[in-house]
Amino acid sequence: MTMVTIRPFSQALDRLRAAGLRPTRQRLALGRLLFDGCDRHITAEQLHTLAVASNIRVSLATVYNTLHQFTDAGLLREIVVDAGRSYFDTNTTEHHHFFFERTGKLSDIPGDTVGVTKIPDAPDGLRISRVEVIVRVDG
Amino acid sequence: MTMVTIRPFSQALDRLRAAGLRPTRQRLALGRLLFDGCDRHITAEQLHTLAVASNIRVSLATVYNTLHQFTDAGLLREIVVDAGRSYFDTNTTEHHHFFFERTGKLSDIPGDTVGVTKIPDAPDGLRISRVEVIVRVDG
DNA sequence: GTGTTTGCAAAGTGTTTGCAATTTA
DNA sequence: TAAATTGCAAACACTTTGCAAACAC
Repeated sequence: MTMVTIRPFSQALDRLRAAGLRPTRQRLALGRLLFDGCDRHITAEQLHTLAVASNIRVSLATVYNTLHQFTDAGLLREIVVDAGRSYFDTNTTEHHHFFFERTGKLSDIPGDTVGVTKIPDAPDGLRISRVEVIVRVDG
Repeated sequence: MTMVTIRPFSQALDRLRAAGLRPTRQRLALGRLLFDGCDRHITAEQLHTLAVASNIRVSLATVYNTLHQFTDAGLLREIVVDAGRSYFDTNTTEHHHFFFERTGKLSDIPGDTVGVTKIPDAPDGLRISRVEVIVRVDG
């Protein structure tokens, strides 16, 4: 199976409109960096650095705010693999991750490569919001 | 299957000796709190609070240091489920976790309840150090 | 005694927040 | 123009570190 992500809106502007977020200069620019078609795993600091390197004037605080707004809008998924550092994934479809402890990098494992069997019921009346599999790799 | 953990040393003192850690007052006291037979998932702050409540004089810095020394010695396992907070698990056998987002609590999923199939090979010459499954539960 | 461990306080890291200035619709 | 957004700097939460005093062997 090839990795084809259904991407109804190809442009950052349309994605922002669909999410009900005002297309400000900063959001558009960050959106163009993030939603260029590649699957990205990026931290706030990394995105800020990338933005500055791309001549986008944006503050780190705005990068944090924007990442969370995008996450709340379903455009990104937040991944926790490292205490004290949040990664944001542009691939919001169900899939799991390799985490390379040496380099601190994440990579997607295609959705059909890892299977989880016998997931237990959530206790009480609670609901399972997500099952995450992290395959930790080190040198 | 009942949960029986093989526990060759029942006392904190023996565990410290086996790990090559000097049995100082603080390590012994924290070890007694941690290795009482229950499977615990605890943060540094929580353990410090518990220690103080148990009339154990110990600083937060020492709790952090001790948790890491215990982890390095294989007496504990560190679990990352929450950006900016580390949990330590007294159950070092292979198993996975429920994470209750509402309360911030972790609980073990017995080892044979979750099965991961089709784990991909580690890229290059790298080695898989651990496969973690986190079942996130929310209200 | 000698090397290890501890506690404190300071520093560090990643993230969030308050608020005035700016921008968007 | 009214409401939303931004940038800055300060505040935050958690964790680590430097070093003198205390401790274990």
